[in-house]
Formats: sequence, structure tokens, C-alpha cells
Amino acid sequence: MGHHSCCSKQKVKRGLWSPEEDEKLINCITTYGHGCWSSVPQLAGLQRCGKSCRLRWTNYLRPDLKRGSFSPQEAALIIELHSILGNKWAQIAKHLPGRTDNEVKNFWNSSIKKKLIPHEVNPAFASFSSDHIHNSRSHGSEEGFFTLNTNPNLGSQPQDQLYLPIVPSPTPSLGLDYHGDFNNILKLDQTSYASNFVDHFLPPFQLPSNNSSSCESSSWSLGYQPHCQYDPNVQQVQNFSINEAAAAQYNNIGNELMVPISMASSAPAAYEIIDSNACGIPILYPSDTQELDSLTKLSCFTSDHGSHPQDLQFPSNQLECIKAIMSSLPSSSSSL
DNA sequence: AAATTTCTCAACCGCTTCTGA
DNA sequence: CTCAGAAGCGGTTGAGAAATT
Repeated sequence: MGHHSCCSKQKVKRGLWSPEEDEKLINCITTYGHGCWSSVPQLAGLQRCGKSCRLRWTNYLRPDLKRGSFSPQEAALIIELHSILGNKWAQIAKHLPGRTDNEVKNFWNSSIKKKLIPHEVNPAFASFSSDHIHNSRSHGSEEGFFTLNTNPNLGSQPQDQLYLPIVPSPTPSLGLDYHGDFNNILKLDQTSYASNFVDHFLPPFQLPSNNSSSCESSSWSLGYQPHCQYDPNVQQVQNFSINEAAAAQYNNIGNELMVPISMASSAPAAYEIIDSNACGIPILYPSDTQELDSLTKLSCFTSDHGSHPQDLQFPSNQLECIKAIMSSLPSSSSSL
């Protein structure tokens, strides 16, 4: 294997960094900044290539790095984001303050992946998965919502659409079948998209109504056009209904709908949607006051935007599921 | 206790994208 | 528009640590 072009001209050291090298790099960055990484090695007196310096700084020496084990909340967020974004580690890491893309990637590959992949179903979710499946319509999957469900029509989807994955609710009555796979598909059970779903599952989102010309776009922008935004003063999403004609343009497979998120310029990128508190993690069911005390607020969803009309909260059993994953993992504290 | 296997994660590689001349 | 260098990104590697036999 050849070395990178930036390393080929001079003799550069490779491999692990010594504390002395770290100190030189830190001193250099704090003194001069890193306007151009290719000049850093010379300024710092390091026998490294600029690329190596950049990597060392961004992945390890940066003062704002968090270090230490991932919390269950972080793990949950990674799982959720990965289901939407795939292996876009840099994008995922942007939502985890103090974490690097490399760190997230390593965590996924070494810890989460092997927990999810072996059975295709996350065992931690299986308990409420089966209940849920039995209480809504089964789609022939015995394994529940984490089973891959290849959509024969997916290949014909416009490239600028994403499909919002929803972490399944432990509440059977919501009437949501999740056939989420890692291709990011949300299917609403068309026969049971109860207002509960909208009210309690996706408050920031509003699907277009028949008489809402403002949401006429050929794709459905979920709640981000001004007139479609979630109104915190109205605890119901108004005029919710499926526009059957619009729906017909999309994946109307049997009586399942797949709801596209527009990636058109007027709509936010997927990560922006997530950042705006709507990444599909079930939120508090208002009537479940009994659960309230055991809920753990997922502050990372709201921290970027201050107070949000409706803080997302983890139902305790979902967080417990994540914790179960985490507790089954060896501790992943950083070294050095 | 020693050998072997498995796991973790820092670092590297090569490709892509960005930027400025 | 083209090109070159820099930066960013995701996949992969491999050394060291931890776990297992």
C-alpha cells in the first residue's frame, strides 16, 4: 500500500502518537491554529504528515471531546440516526456533542452492530415488538419491526426522498406497524393511522390534509412549511388526514402507506428534522402519568433549540431496552 | 500461568468533495 | 472551465488489551 501523497515527499513517522508528539501538536495548534494542516508538522516540529496531525487533533486532542463510555441516550440516538442516515458517521457525530465520527463508527461497529445484526432483530426490543405486532396487523413478519422487509417498489423511489423510521411504540393501540429496516422505511398502517399516532407520536409533524393547498407539494414536507407547523397551543394536529390522491403517487402497497420526507430545498435535511425533536423516538403518552416518573428525558434532542413545545421523552421501557444493550456491552471507556 | 482468541479503537488509506488560483 | 492542493469522509487495519481456554 502506498502512502498518501502528502506523506510521500518526506520521511514521516506513522503509527501511535507519543505524549511528546501530542504536546507538540497541542502547543502548535494553540499557538498558531491550524489554518493549513499541511504546514502544521513543520510548525510543530513533527515528523508527521498534515493529515495525520489533523486526524490526531480532531479525533483525540481537541479540548471539546467528551471521552468515556457512551450513555444509553447517546446509544439510542446513534441507533436512531443510523436507521435514518446509514453510515454517515460524520453526520451522526454532529448530533453527539463531544463525539467524533471515528468514535461513533467504532462504537457502532464494535458494540451496537453485533447486537442488532445477528438476529436481525434487536432482542431488547423483541418483548414489546411481539405484543405490538399482535395488536396491529401482521405483515407476515414473525420477527417484528426490525425485520428487513424488502420493498419491491423502493428501487423506483425518487432519489431525493427519505423515509422516516419510527422506533416502535410499546403502546399497542397506536396502530403503527414498523417495518423499519436500515433502508429507512416507515409504513403507516393505513387502516389504523389513528389520531393517536399523530398526537402522541409525531407532534412536530403534520401530514397534508385534503384541503391544505399549502402542503400541495408532490412530496410531503412534514411540518416544516410555516403553515404546517406544529402548534404547541393546540394539542391536536388539526385536519389530519391522508391525502389519498397524493398518497397514490407514492408507495401505496396494499393498504400500507409509506410517508416520504421531502428533501427538496424547502424542506430540511433529515438530520435537521432529527435535530428538531422529531426523530421518531416515541414520546410521552400523556395519559400514562404512572410512567412519568420513570421516564428519562432525552435532553440531547432539545438542547440545541432551547425549550421546545413538547420535549421528547423516552418511555421507560424503551430506555430500558437501550440500557439493556449497553449493560450487555463491555465498558468502553477511552484509554489514555 | 501460559497460550490463544477476541475485542477495541487509534490510525491509516484511498476516494470524494471543496476551494481557490 | 480546469487543475491542484487541502480537507473531509467512510472503510479497513493492526497493535495492544481483555477475555477465554
